[in-house]
Amino acid sequence: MNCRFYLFDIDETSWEGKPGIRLWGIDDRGRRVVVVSTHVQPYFYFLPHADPGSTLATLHAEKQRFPNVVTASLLKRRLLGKENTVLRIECSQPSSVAAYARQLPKFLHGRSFDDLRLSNRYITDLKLTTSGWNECEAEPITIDRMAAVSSYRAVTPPRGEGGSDPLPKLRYLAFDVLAVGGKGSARPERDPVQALAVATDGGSTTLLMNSGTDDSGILKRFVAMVDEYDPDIIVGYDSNGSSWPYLMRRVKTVGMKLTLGRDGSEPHTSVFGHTSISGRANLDLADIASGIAEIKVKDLKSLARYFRLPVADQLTVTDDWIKPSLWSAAHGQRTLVEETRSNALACLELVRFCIDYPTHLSVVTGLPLDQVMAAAVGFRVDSYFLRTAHGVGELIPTKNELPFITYRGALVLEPETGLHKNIAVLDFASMYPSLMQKYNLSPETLVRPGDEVPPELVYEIPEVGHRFRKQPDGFYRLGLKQLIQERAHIKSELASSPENTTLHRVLREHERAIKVITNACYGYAGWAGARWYVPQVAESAAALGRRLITETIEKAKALGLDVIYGDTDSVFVSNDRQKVGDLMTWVNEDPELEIRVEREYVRILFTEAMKRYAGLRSDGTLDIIGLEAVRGDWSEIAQMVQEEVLRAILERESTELAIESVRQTVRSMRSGEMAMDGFIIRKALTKPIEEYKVRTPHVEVAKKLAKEGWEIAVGEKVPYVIAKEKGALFQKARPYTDAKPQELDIDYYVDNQVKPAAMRVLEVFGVTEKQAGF
DNA sequence: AAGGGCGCACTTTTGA
DNA sequence: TCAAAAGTGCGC
Repeated sequence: MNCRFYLFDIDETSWEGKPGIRLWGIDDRGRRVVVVSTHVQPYFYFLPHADPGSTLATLHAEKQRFPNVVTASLLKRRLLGKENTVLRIECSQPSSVAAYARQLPKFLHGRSFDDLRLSNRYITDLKLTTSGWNECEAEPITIDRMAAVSSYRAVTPPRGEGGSDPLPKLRYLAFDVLAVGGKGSARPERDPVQALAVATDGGSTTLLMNSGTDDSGILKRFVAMVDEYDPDIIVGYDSNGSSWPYLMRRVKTVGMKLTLGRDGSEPHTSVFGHTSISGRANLDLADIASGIAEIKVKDLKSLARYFRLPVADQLTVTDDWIKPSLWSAAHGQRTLVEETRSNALACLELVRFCIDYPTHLSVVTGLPLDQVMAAAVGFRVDSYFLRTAHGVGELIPTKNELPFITYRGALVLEPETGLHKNIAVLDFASMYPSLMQKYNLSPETLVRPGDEVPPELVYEIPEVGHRFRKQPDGFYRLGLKQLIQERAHIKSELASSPENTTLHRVLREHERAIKVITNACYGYAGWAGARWYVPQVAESAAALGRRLITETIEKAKALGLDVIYGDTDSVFVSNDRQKVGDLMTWVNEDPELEIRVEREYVRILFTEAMKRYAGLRSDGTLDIIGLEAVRGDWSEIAQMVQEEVLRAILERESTELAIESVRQTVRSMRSGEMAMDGFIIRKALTKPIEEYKVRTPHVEVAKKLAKEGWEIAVGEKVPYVIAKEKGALFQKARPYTDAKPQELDIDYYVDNQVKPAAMRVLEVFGVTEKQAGF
């Protein structure tokens, strides 16, 4: 029979003694299915230095060293475009692939390639559509303990349909866990789970409360609820970083099993540090928040607010180190438990808003849904190119960190300081990817030392002198072309689909996923961790970009436009319709490049600094770029003051109003009636505390908290306030929970937060601090 | 177990 | 008192 199913999870298995994979999904009749396929024997490639035939013979002779080799055969593959004969070595065990790929070069001269994990191997070789529809001929089978799932064995190799179909109706379960330590971070070996909130899209939210020290009851109830509701997707906030690790260690302590998988297995930690649950997709909304630059404080409330969910206003975020004292008071317990419940509910509402983007990113990159958001940008691109390279017969290098080199990047112009009126911003569309495509910048088209190629067959890159063959197409060019074509196709579909429909939203998220991958390709080429780390490609793209923007600026000037600023791929010019049109026509004559008017500003203000400006659009939107108001490491009062100053100047063209608003703020700060929140400063720990060479406020506060037993992870933001005390700034910093409003050092906030933020803008107009009377 | 690139502004600490 | 170094977070 034919089996067509929407895939959302993949894992490894064996069937009748053969290694294979399980494809978990939902079929077109809405039934949960698992399809077992054993069509690809685990394998890797070996490129011998010596004669392939005799290497094969040696391998056969050395058989006892590699007992798990099933067969070895010769075939042709490419290494950086050059055809080679390699050994395809098939193994009886998936785990032997990585092990043998590592060991073999010690016995035989040569290099191993394609040591992919089996699930990855299947996705690549069979071109499966991760998070999308696949089909195959299949026959029903019976698997123990999996009554809720229709099980099949694939008779023909499953294959993906591609495409960007909306998700079928899936079952979601959201959860949040509350655990409180007596002092310091809660420890699963000691502290029970106090509350576990579960929300399902049946509409119910269940609160499981622990009544004593034994939480095994609520943990069992949780397992039973998952089993009963049988969700396809489990969602939480920071679940990979906190809830799952806590639950996994906690159940060990109480001696039970967290059988949440559709096959009754327990969750386990997977490749990107995320938690994997068989037959379900585990999604951590914190991974989505971390990819959104506008969200400065990465928490559930900010994410909910970003998506304008009404529930956002009801959410509270209690920092961990306040929990123990709250927990010891009855009303505090209620607060924390309520917070846990609201969190679960908010996660459930949010996932409906967020799910399309991960889904499409999964389709585009070929990473399963639960991996794709946990994977860093570089690994997403890696996965994308892996398919492209495989398609042209390229050997896939094993990952090895190479020493990295730095290179010159983009061009930034000194801005024309001051207030300008009627300015257009012209922007190259995907400049680096376009240039990479145009000049065929790719790992295998790069002319390497020793290669001899006639000059007319190569592109020579200005300034840096690297050369790239014009033909054949490199796999970067092929990969980018596919992305760019697909994006154009989706854009045309978007234009003809009515707004505010599911289809429109789905297409928009698909387009966004493609754009993200496209734009990351340049950075990827220059990243030392990339499988295809080719800094010459990144360096060449940057050099071509500098030439292109320089020529564009010259042309703009020649046409009589005033160029007031530019950065990387943009030029800010006087908005003369005719001349701007001429400039665009000139650039767009090249079919491989596109420049367009990205923004028009009624008024725009530049300080003397690059990368810092603010502009007012005709629809009233105020764009603030780079200034303190959009930096997460400034107090909210400083940010608010700066924004008010900018509005007064850009909307009302009045420095007087601006000055008055600053005075007003300073007055109310001194009057002591402002809430604490506005004074909090947050900075991230970028490395372990011990590695800091300088005593800074946020590190000192982190040390203080660490001494009390709080684990503060690298990457976490440390919130603090500056209190009235003697000594250097770092000695005056405290956790904001340790200070009363009257203890704050208002002078510091006025002199080092509010004034600098305001003066940054005002000094452009020649206003001095003295004149303003701050 | 790890999280594309470079260019830039700015604050605070450090060490003379 | 001052310049250099350390540190963070931004723009594109």
